[in-house]
Amino acid sequence: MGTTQLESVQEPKYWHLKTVLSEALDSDFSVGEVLPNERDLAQRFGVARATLRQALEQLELEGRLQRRRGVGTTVAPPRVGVAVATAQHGWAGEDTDGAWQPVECTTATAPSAVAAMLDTDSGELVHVVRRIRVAHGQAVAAELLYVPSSSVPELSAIEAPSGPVRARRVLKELHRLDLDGQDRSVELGSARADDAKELDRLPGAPVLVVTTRYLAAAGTAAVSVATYRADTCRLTFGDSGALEISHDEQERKAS
Amino acid sequence: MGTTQLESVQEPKYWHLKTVLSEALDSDFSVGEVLPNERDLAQRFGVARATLRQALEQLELEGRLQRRRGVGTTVAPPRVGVAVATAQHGWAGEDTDGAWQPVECTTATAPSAVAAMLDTDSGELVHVVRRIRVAHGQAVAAELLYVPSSSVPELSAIEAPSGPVRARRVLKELHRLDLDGQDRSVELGSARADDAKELDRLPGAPVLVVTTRYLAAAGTAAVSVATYRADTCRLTFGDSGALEISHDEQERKAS
DNA sequence: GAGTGGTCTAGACCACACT
DNA sequence: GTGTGGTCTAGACCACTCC
Repeated sequence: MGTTQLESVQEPKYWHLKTVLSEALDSDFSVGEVLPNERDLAQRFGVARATLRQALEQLELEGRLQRRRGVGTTVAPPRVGVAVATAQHGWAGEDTDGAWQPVECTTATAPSAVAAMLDTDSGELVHVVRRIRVAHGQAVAAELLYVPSSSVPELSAIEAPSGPVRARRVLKELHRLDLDGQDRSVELGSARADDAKELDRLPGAPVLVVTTRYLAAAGTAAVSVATYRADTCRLTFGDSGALEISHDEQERKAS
Repeated sequence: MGTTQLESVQEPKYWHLKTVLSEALDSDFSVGEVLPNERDLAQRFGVARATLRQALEQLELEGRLQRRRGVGTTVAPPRVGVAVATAQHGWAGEDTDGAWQPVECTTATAPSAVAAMLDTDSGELVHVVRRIRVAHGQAVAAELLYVPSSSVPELSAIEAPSGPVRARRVLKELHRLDLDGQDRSVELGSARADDAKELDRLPGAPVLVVTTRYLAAAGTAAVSVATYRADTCRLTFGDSGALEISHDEQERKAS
């Protein structure tokens, strides 16, 4: 005993726990409410804390819970729908709700994967603009925008030395370009230390990595790698408004 | 000793391990190669197996590794870029690489979140088409397509009884509609038991949930909820071809 | 300092895929 | 049967937040 599977079918304990907790969240808790701490919950359900944590991790991944070290576990609000621009240029500013805020601008070599998408030699220096996207008073995304010098010829190399001012300068120059379109991809990743800090998460937190290639007549004008908080964000693409789904659709019994 | 943090800075062991393993993967391993088992690896690095597993989980999440119970851990190939249709109707068939394969079709009530997007009353019966998307000989996505009867008036209620034949029939009817556009959203989720089975993953595996609302003159013609394997897929949107990024861009030293 | 979540250990057994 | 990854336990200490 002890580790024996009590359930009739062989369903992992943490999975069953997750289901029970999920239903409890729907019925007995409201957004922002604080849950009992992990040690109490584990004891209450008769499982080890590690097992309880496995269930909580899943629920956090699905955007149902929010956990903060030293504070506690709270019921998360429905995911924020953030529009990923399709037709508009990304840097025109003033998105419907969440706007991009330039943070800084440095000059560095692009990662090899980015250099491959730009038509630059790897090792070539490019402008790197750091931007943060804020929605509902919370940082939802951190971006690195790689701009080869050839895309912003008007910009003298030694101007404002690496700050928000210079970032805005680069964006302004970029805004002048005619764009032919954008290639975009979305994949799952884990937050690097720097991104995690900006997003108020721990390193390794799950993020949605949106890679955008801005195409101009001359070729690839710029490449953006934006990491969105996967726990709180729902990325929306679309011809019209936003979607209305709140979180994962209800469990559906196997047919 | 024992649990003491040996590293100069306080960086979690599993995080450091992940970095080390990641570099080893780049230099000493090739795609498809089998890693030593977890017990060996843990001992080799002088950590508990649970800690080693935390690092492996991260790498799997990032699409670097593939783990299969009873088999072992192998080096994963670069993520597959799967195009999420933008302009075309999704059900016309024959996507560039991965095509949708109808599996079955039942009649059921849509989940409340889906019913809200359709203009149906919750509780109303709709056609539910199950499709699987295959790319490179591997199932990459499982979809449930919800079609209200009003969108396919020509279809008699009691026709082919719930099978691929009926699924194709519904899609064919659907194909006749003029679409005004699509709303689409992407978010992180965990695989339900049924989806996990189709995708050859364990329940709870991370998936990218793509929710699409197909808009017709009359309103919402159909809603699709597709779950893509987050470990192996990179969703691409775009006016032109696919992106070239292989996996997470290299670590960037804090500036 | 007290309380929280985050990390880590050293075991054990289970489910599954091979042979 | 043997070996793999998956689950689970019962502890411990650490890092952080708040009082």
